[in-house]
Amino acid sequence: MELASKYDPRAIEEKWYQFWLDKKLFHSEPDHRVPYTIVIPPPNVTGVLHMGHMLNNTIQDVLVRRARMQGKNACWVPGTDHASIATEAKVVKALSEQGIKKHDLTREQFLEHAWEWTHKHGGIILQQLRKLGASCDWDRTAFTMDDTRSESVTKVFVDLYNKGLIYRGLRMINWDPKALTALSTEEVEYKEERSKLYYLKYYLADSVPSDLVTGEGEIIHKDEKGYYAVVATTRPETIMGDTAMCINPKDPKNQWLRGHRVIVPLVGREVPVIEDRYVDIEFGTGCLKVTPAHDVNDYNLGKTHNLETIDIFNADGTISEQSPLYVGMDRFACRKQIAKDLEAAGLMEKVEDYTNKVGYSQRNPDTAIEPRLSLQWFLKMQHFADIALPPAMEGKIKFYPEKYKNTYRQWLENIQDWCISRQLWWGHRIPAWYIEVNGKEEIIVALNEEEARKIAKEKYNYTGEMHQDEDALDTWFSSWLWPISLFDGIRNPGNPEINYYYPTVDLITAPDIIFFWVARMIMAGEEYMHDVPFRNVYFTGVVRDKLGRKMSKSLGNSPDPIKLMEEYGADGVRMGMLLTAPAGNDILFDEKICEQGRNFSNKMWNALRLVSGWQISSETSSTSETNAVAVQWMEQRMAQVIEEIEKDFDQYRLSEALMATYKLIWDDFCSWYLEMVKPAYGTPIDRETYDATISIFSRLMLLMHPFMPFVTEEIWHALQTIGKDDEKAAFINANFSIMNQHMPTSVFYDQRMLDEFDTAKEVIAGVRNIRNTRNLSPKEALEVSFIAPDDRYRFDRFNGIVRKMANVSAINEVKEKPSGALSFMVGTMECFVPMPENVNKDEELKKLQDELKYAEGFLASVLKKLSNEKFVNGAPAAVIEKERNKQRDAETKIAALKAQIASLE
RNA sequence: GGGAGUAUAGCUCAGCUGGUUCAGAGCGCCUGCCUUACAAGCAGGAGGUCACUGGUUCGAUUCCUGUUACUCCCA
Repeated sequence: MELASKYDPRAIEEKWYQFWLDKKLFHSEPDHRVPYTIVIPPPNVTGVLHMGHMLNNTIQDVLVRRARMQGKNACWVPGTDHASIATEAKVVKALSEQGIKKHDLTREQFLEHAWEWTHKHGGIILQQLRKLGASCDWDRTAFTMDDTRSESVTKVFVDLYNKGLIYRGLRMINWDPKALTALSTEEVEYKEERSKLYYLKYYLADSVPSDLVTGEGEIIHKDEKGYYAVVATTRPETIMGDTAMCINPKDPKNQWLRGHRVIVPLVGREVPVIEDRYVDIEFGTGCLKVTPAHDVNDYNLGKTHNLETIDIFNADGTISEQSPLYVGMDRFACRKQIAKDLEAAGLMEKVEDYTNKVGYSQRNPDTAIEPRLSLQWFLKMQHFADIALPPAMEGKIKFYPEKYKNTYRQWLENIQDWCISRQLWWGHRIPAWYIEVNGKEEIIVALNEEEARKIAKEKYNYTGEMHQDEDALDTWFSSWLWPISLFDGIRNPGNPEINYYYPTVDLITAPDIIFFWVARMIMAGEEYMHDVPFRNVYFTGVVRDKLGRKMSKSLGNSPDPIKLMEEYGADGVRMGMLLTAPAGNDILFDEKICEQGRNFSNKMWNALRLVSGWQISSETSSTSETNAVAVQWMEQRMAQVIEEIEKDFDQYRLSEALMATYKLIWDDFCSWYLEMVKPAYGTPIDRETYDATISIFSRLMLLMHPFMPFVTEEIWHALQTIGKDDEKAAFINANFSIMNQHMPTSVFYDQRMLDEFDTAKEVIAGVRNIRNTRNLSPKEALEVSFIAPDDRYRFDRFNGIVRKMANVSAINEVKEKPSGALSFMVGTMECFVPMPENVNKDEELKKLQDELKYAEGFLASVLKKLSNEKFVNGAPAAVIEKERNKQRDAETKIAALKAQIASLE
């Protein structure tokens, strides 16, 4: 079989993915095995794969594949999210390009368009996940708006309403004037902005007594037009909604305003001066304009002080008919205009530059949120916070990295009710119907209209008209049920699937949705399953570019993962991602890292080329001592590294586990082991070593498989059928896949042997180094001798390997330094090779003297410690013993170096 | 304003429970090699006052205090 010298992933990756699909190797059904479940964080149905998905899903695939190979029943459930607000925006935009306005359509017509859009663009991302090798159980693919999930959402809504946990109320909410919908507090992102602070004059409406006495600290404003108060505001356009001015009763500056009335500038409305401790005395002038319709805090003041509420904005952020001025103007245009007009009217005291935080819609990042008084549906969150906090605090759920435990707790301890209604059509429609009974509106919440009618009849003896609530639910109100609804655990509690797969084991997600999703899933899990939805939450970092900037469309700094995979292979990109991705840390992604992955695929590929080109000796049992030792050592080394890998996985240190596997294959297997056993050109290898090599190589592929599924499957298959061309087809037909082989586990290993090999390695390195620095040909065999002061640095059993790897003709133990030799030290062992003809003695001397100087310095520091009485009395015996050993070793070394220097001089 | 995190080689990061598994890895860089698997490679090498300050300790990159810088979350 001829193999190309370069590994080409393209055809190979496609071939194996199809193979896995054909053999249904990703599919899971409940059985007797231990379940290992992961539910995918459902990507937006109309989205495309970006680097964040790439990272996230690679990690999930690594964990799932590993679990599967550990003999667990691994089930990774894929699916997509309907992304209410984002998808509706896309559909509205597409329609408007055809000249169709949303509200020219009926709800049904609009939804037809939306479904059409979903079917057309939906699922692209799931196809893209296949490219990266995701071993999802595609038969289980779900959508947050399919029947099972939709019915689950409705059922939960009805249930929570009946439990009194969902209510409808008039509240100050966050309004997105572009999407024309309410948002939850979590969907508002605050951005710091440079703006202005406007100081406005509010003249007193009533007269001030002529005997007004100035109290201490009092600040009185007066001009030719009379007395006035100064109010600082960042939003002068909202004065049209002012219904009071407020001062702090403890503010000495403004005592004189008590009990008076002031005139809202330009508007001319007379409003009272109220007093409330809420007002910040230090901010501005200590006078606060109160606009109950357009600010949460003002709204609360309004409630306390019984103020009128004037809503001066339309839903789209233009000025409403309620306002006496500027009707129809956009809020920001209005701000500019009113500033001019105030100035012109002499009602502006001054304007200052000011930095403040402005809330923006997460989904429409260019749209400032407007606080708006509105009738919406809410979920009472205190109950859910109470049930969701303990599992995380008590460790029933573990967060990686752990710091997110704090973040989580902080959010739950300051929880606010969740506004779950959205003024959108794309989503789950709120299952509430309205009827009018005795001139009063009544709400009926039911699974469907038929049920609603039944309730109306029973409860109110009502059989007339009823209309359903127009609003849809927040998308997260369906996502929070995901780990349950995927197994139909809401509609059919206790069914065999939910019993088997729930709780899931690991959740892999980005930290920015810890509140939106993670916390709420825990709430739903506790409420409906009385158990956590997952045991571990692994938070990935944010993928940034190499300059540390977030990847974004507008910056154009995000590579297309599909293109990357075409260039480097999915395996290469997966490895690149994982290498740069320690848990929870942001990833500074540089395309170049994928090269390392590609190169590594090539490395393994070439190891296969080497092995598959070997001729096998027909003699039986012809293995050499050297090869036997090499095999033994490699087995020990594997066992040791597997132990490390297992520890890394236990702690979710995936990049460490990958790096350990990478080095095991590249350094230990390719650079050391294969070089040890590689037969001379044209000579065959013995059967035993050959078989051992195939076995080791195969197991290495198993270890690497979760990280790089394609190339390892290819090589593993090749290894099982090398030289058996006739068996190949049968082998493939027989469903044999690396995917369901058993992952090697750690076994006892011989540490002593590993240590001895490290010594041998140092001897080899020493010889190579001398060759390199003295320009000796690697082809010329050298003779090595050594003086061993004790047995710690013995490496006898590796003599053959040292000979082969360093091209050494003989290794002799001697009692005294041979004359005319160059030397190097391995620990306290002195090694010698014959001095070449024209060596530069001065250089040699300098090297030795440098080494001596370092050793003497080291000895001095050790002696200093040992002569410190406090150390000798205070430190544990083992530590002191170690220091004594250091002292002895250093002394031995110094003596040897001195002798070497003497012999050179 | 409140909270959390980070600071170790040119870059990206390990370093778990204080002491030769304590100064590490990968990439990059430098030197020499197209040595019959691999130049997407091989063999070597150089690079760090472990941010700064004080403390605890016989001993601090590691624990504690403070400072500075950056990042994130919440209001």
